[in-house]
Amino acid sequence: MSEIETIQAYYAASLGKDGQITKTQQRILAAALALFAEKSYEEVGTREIADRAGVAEGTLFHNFVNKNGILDAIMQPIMQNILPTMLNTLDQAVLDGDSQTLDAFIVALVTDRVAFAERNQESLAVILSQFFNNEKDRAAVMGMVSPEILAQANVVMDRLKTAGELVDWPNRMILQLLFSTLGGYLVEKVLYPDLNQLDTKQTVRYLSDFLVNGLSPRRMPLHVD
Amino acid sequence: MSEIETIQAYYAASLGKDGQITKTQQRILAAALALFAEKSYEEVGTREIADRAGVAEGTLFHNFVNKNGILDAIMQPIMQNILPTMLNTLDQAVLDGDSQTLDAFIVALVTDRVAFAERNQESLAVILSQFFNNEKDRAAVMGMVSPEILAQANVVMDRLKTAGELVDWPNRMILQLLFSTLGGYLVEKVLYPDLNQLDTKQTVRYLSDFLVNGLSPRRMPLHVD
Amino acid sequence: MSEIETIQAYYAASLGKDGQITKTQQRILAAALALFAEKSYEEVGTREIADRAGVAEGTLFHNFVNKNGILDAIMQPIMQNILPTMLNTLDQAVLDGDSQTLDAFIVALVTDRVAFAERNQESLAVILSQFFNNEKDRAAVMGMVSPEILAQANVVMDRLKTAGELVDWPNRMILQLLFSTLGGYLVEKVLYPDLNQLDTKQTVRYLSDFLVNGLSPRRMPLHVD
Amino acid sequence: MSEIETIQAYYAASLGKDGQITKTQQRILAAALALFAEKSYEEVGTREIADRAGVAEGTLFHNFVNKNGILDAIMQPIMQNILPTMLNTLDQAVLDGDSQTLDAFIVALVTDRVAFAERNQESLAVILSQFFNNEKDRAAVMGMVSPEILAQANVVMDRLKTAGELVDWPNRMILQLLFSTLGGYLVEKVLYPDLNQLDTKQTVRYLSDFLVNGLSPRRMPLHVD
DNA sequence: TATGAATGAGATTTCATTCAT
DNA sequence: GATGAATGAAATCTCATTCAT
Repeated sequence: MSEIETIQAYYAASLGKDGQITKTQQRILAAALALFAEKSYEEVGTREIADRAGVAEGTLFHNFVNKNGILDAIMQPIMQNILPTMLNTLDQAVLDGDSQTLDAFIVALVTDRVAFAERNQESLAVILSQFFNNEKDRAAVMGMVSPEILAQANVVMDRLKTAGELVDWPNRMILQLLFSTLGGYLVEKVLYPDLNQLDTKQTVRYLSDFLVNGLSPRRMPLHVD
Repeated sequence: MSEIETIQAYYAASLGKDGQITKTQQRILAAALALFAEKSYEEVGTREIADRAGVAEGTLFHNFVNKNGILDAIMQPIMQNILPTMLNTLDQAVLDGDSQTLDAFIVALVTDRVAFAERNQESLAVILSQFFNNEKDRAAVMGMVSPEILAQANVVMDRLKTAGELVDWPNRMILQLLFSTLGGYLVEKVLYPDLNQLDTKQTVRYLSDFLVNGLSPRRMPLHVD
Repeated sequence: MSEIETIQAYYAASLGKDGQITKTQQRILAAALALFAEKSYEEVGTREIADRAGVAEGTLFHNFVNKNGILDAIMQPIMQNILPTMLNTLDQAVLDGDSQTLDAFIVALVTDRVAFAERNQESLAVILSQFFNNEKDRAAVMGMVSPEILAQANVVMDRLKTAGELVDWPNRMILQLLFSTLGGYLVEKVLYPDLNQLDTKQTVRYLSDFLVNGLSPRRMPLHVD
Repeated sequence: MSEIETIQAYYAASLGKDGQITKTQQRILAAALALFAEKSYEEVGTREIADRAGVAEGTLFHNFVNKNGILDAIMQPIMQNILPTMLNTLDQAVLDGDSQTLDAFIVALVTDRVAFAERNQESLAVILSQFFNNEKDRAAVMGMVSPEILAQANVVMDRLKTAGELVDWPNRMILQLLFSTLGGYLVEKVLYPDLNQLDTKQTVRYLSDFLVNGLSPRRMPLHVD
């Protein structure tokens, strides 16, 4: 699992010699993740985390610099995965395959991200919550979108446009629509996991279909006055 | 203005004799709104609100039951507007006009909601933040979607489907896609007001076009294996 | 009393409108001073201070930024008095009088500082303790010796040397000896107030006599091999 | 070496079989001494000591009963040396030599103590700091002045007075002036080792000269009204 | 009505010390 | 003997709320 590797890389300082997350750290992170997802970061106390993790309060601070350090340890690995992977997929789909079609690209993207969301519901709930709460975390999330990645994304979109596969709108708008559609799915998944009656395959089909049709070049533009 | 009426209804007890919001209350609400939008409810202290409003801390508690009461006074009016209006629009667009087309409906909806978002950026930022942070506020938002409104929405969508104007997907999925697209716009608008380079008219055009194309009935379905 | 004025000037921010230290602040400072003098800053808890002052713990932080802010409020006024006053005395004694003698100067200086120590035993105990404990407070004390004051002191000493009233040693050494003699008195006074059997007048006489004889120009130098 | 013997006596239990201080103990003491001199006992944590010493935190407690035990191990040897030696010197100077002069006595005393201070700067800084901070350590230091030693000192001073070599003041005052002058030197040496521009020989000369002149019998007393 | 000093429960964090390995 | 993860008591500080003026 790439996420676990990422955590290891990021928190090497506080990990055991062999580069493993310790049992205690796992228990703390698991307890905190569950609580942060249930309530919110601010509403969860360190005492509560320690209790749920079955360790002493001091142990939290032996293993993480801060209460905030625990939050970071939960968010960082996901944040370092979500966007890079997204754009990687995008890259692969277009460069590798013979079929340089919007179809292929979008299906690949949606499939991947939907699977990702399903695997990481709790962490994503925490990240979502922080994203909307805190200018700094928001900046951190946006900071993941490095200029290189953006440039890469632009290249891909420009190619698809040239190939007549993508509607000729500003790239930023296209990205926004892409994110919106995936994000909307994510939000429902994360906040109301129980409501979800459609299976994954079907969901991927709808989202992809919606995006492909929404972003294909137009035969005749809509008129708004 | 429905907002003012709502606040009045909610805080009738503490309003001036003439049933108006007092100057002091206005200053407190304005200060709190600005601060809650900048940071988050939890990160803003009552001291800070009082300072920004230019009143004493105690004055907050003469005018509102609670710190939470201030938040409520900010959220309530918007929450009682946003969804009802949305569905109203939907209703009007379809029932009133001769042109019972997806075009007409979506353009009307998008135009209205985009204008609404532009007028209420700060309040929406607060609501967004609370929505993702606080189970109860989330429930409150979702509670606005009363069964009747949902039923109404379903009627509209079914009609459009029958008229061959709307793709034949589950209504919940269609609603999700609608919300996603509008919500994505909202999020960008609200969190990154400075980034926005497209003017409103153009934005409405793109969003509408995207939705119409994405939700029109298919000639040939996309194949996913 | 110039000390009280100084406190007011320095802590104007946290004082009442009329520039007075409030009753509460007085009680907190008195309690803290007594405790810091008894034990040491580190060994005294905020709970303890609050209890002794008869206020709630939170009240401390309502009136002072910090636990350290309380310490500052105790130390600063003394620190802003002790050295300036010392050198002022020195200045007046030499410049004003006709008798520009070492006698006059030293008697004035010793008299003044001994009286000062007697009035401010507790505060001086706290400052002494901090001076030896903490690089920063030490720097703060030394920071009081502004270049101008030092220059002034040098002028005075040079004049006395020229007048054949002062031994021709490096000024720094002379200052050190002056401080040592006064400081030694201070330490005994502050740490063992009960031991003191000599009255103030007598003490001034001994210290002055010792200094005058020790710092008068030599007839025949001592030989050390 | 009397210091090592003292540590051995005090920590006999935790010493190696051969009664020697172990390498580990040396490293811990060295690290702690440096840190206590830099900051203060209270401000230095056991973690910090362990880090600087290059051992585990637990190791501290295998070698010393306490954090306080480390401090004791640093202070005890000096404390058992400083006063006894001082008074020993005093004794020798007067009893042994033919020249029972104040000169001889003071030069011997100053020379010895200045050399001592130069050798033990760091430890003395720690002791100074503790002396002013901690009632118990202060008592311990003063406890070193046993009645016998005091009696001995009084004998010496009385002899010098009888010989017309020492001013006829109360012995306690004379002792205080002696301590002040040496202490003032010590403080400067210990707190501002870098400021010191005079060499040791010169310093001894000044201090001795100052003391001899200050404490010689007067021809005509100073008049203070 | 408005004030702002006072409150005290509760939050996070530190740190000397223990103990299983 | 050495380790270092775990401990938990205690310390400092925050903050919504109350209440006398």
